[in-house]
Amino acid sequence: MGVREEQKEKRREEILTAGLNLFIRKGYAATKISDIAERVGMSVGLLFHYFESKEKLYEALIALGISGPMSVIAPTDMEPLEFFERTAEQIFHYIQTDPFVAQMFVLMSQAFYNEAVPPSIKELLMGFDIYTPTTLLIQKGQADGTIREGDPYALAIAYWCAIQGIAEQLALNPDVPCPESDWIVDMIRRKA
Amino acid sequence: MGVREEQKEKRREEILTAGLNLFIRKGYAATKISDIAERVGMSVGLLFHYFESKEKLYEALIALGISGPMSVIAPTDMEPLEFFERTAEQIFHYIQTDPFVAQMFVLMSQAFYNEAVPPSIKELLMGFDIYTPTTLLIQKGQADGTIREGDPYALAIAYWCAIQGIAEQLALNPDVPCPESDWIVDMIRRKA
DNA sequence: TACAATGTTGATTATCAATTCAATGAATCG
DNA sequence: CGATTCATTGAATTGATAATCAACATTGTA
Repeated sequence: MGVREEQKEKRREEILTAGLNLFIRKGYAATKISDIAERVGMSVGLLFHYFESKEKLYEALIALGISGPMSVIAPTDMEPLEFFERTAEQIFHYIQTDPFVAQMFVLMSQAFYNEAVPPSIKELLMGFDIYTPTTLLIQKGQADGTIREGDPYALAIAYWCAIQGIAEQLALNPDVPCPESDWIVDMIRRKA
Repeated sequence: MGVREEQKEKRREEILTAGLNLFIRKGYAATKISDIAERVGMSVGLLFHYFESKEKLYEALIALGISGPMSVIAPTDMEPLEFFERTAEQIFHYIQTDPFVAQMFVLMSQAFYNEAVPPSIKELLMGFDIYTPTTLLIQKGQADGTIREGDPYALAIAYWCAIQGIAEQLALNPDVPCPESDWIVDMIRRKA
């Protein structure tokens, strides 16, 4: 790969990083292409040389998120409670380690819930249902006595929403202390 | 109060309700005045007869939020753990009972964290620091043995972010089941 | 009833931001 | 060294939307 292609790739990444950061702080609609261009230090025209539209740039980020950070959520054959412990731990670890990943989490959940993101992005996110598999896992955990009683779906909501809320807070305020993943798990763990 | 003033007040409330609903789904920037007008069933021009600008409309909502729903958060002279139990319970109760209040919670936290909201709104929200008083309360609870060990600030983050994440989920999806407030408190409660 | 005040509309304007484009400069390749 | 291709810019275009406004309708009142 020549110097030129390297440069191009680097530039693309700079745009993505700047875009991610601005999108999560201001939202898709309020983020101006000129904001991103300025942050990267390039002209607006040039940015369109790298991404054909604001929407495509956003799409590229979401695609990155789907293939990368979100894949930690894939349920395995672990014991139910262990899955929740591991997942929370892993997510919190990433969030503290890698600001890009932290921000990516926020972007994904914003994109998921915000009705203003373009339909093409909604499509990408289709089939990103973490609740169905997790609810099943919770039921299993209740059966084997490791997870507390209660509506399994509601327990899943509590778990994921807590993680999401914390991820958002930390991504936007990197200087606040990170809660421990155990605390989260204690919401759903059966007491001895 | 004449029929006319009543009507006017009612109309104002309709606008506020529609605006709140759209703002939390799409964000401030992506919500068009024409969306709100259409939802209420009035012309755009008329909406400007009731609120002089989009920003003022948003301001009115935030002001409502500050004086109303958010006041449940005011710390009292309760025992620390009891405060957290009561508050979570109360918030969850409101969220399930009154969709307007639920949505208001979401609006407030969105406004708080989103950099795209106008500065005039940021000012309104200044001094809305729930973390400092809560962190103090947590320390007190740790001293009297009712709250678990760990960084008090991080515990406060966990508590509030979990509540905020859940509130957001429920406001946007009124049909999902509501977690129990006790589960949240279990994050910070000292185990027996 | 007729006047005054307020409600209501649709068209109009002004602004702002995404996108396009023609022109310029720099790197690469034969 | 040319010549070709890619990087880069700033200005022009276009589309969208907040806000204004003049005209018309309705209500309340003397």
